Amino acid sequence: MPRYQAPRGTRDLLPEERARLSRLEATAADLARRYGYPQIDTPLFEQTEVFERGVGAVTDIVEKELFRVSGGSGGEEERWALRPEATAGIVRAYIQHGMQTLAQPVRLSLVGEMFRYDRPQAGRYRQFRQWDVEAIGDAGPAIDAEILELAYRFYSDVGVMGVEAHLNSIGDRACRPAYVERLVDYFGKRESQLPGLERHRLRSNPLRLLDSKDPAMAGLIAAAPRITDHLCDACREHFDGLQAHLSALGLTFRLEPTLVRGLDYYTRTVFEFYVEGQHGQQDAVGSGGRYDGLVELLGGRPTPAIGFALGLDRVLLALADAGSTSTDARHPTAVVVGANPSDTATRLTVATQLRAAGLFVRAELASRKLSRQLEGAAREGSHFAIIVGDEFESGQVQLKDLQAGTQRLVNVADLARELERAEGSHRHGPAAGG
RNA sequence: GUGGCCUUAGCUCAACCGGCAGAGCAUCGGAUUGUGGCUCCGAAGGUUACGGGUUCAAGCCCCGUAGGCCACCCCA
Repeated sequence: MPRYQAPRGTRDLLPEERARLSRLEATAADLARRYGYPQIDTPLFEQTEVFERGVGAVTDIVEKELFRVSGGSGGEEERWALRPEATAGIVRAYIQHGMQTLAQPVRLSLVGEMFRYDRPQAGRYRQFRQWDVEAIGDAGPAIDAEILELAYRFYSDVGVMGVEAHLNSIGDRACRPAYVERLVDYFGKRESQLPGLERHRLRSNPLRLLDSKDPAMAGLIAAAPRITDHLCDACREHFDGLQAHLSALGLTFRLEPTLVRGLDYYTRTVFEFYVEGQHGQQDAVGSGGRYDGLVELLGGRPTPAIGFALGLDRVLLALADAGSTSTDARHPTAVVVGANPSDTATRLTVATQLRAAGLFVRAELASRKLSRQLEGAAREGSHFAIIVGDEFESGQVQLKDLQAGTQRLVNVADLARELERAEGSHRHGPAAGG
């Protein structure tokens, strides 16, 4: 067993999986461009306070999942923390760079690593990757719909099947406190029926009682007062408007009155995307919501905003589960092999020239006999083999078509052009196996 | 952070009741001179995750640690 291995909760992305991730990132980048959400990057770590205030000090993410880092040799301990999510950092950047002076809303996106120190499981890592999209400075429900539609579009474009949005409104400062009071009153009167953990929640975070998975809670939750029955007029209007927009877009969603989020900053719109059929695995592949109070909380002017984060590692899992094992195996156009096993210099020289011409060419650098070199070239799916032999002295090589089994003498000076032509016609021909 | 299951070659897995640690695939080499994916032959690859304990004897039984997975917590 290896003495060193990747730290718990982290993993190496080997070429095949890295390629699958790159496809997701390319889709995200393309959508970000077409929807007008240019990409930005923020640091992987921030002052701890940014997350404590931004995400919420009493949330699980901050209380027990924050990766705290100390700089230098002592001192300044735990002043910073690795980002557990992207929104707080983006909002910090929005404020720091005076983006409130730009045309509102400011649309931004970010692809990158997030860190949470929790117990790993399939689809749950301590270092994971998210695509995050934010629209800061627009209060209307239309932008909520745009954001949701963008997320849906991503799942659809990359080929995740069976994604469903769970949607709710959790009110705002005007109506939520009164609702929470009502909820505490309801569960308080039935405290004797609550399991121990839930009894504790009644005091620490009563909203969370609603999404308890304890079977003993099901009946109580079903009969509990619903936030959507107690929204203020403004929140009601916003929520109705959002649903109208979604319907106009032809998007389906499931109203989930018990959906609350684990982050403090959400107001009004909250949603989570679930993919069906992730047996036992983490089936939440994305989530988001409106955070109208966050900019102000981090020191900016009162600014409405909404965004979502989408778990790329989980999308990868969902795609693997769906059986879409389209490996992105890339085969070289040609492999340069040699009749003289020890003459690696000539093979490397020929390959270098072809690469300079833009071709994907591998040189066989092992000093083994020609038949082994050809075997390797054929097995990795190369279209051509270029055989360097005695003819090289007169400026020629054998160009062997490994699929057709034919070969002919070609001047080295013409090689690049010949390969380009063949590759072009090959590309337009029947798809290569792989 | 709580509870449970698991860990044998690079990968997938064998190994009877505690009795010499194996196979397939992959890798490398060979099968008469410069021609390929197949076939045949061979080699290499192991402190049985790590550290203790019980025993004449431990991959197998016991304890601890690490890692993976599952269910919670919570979420991406």
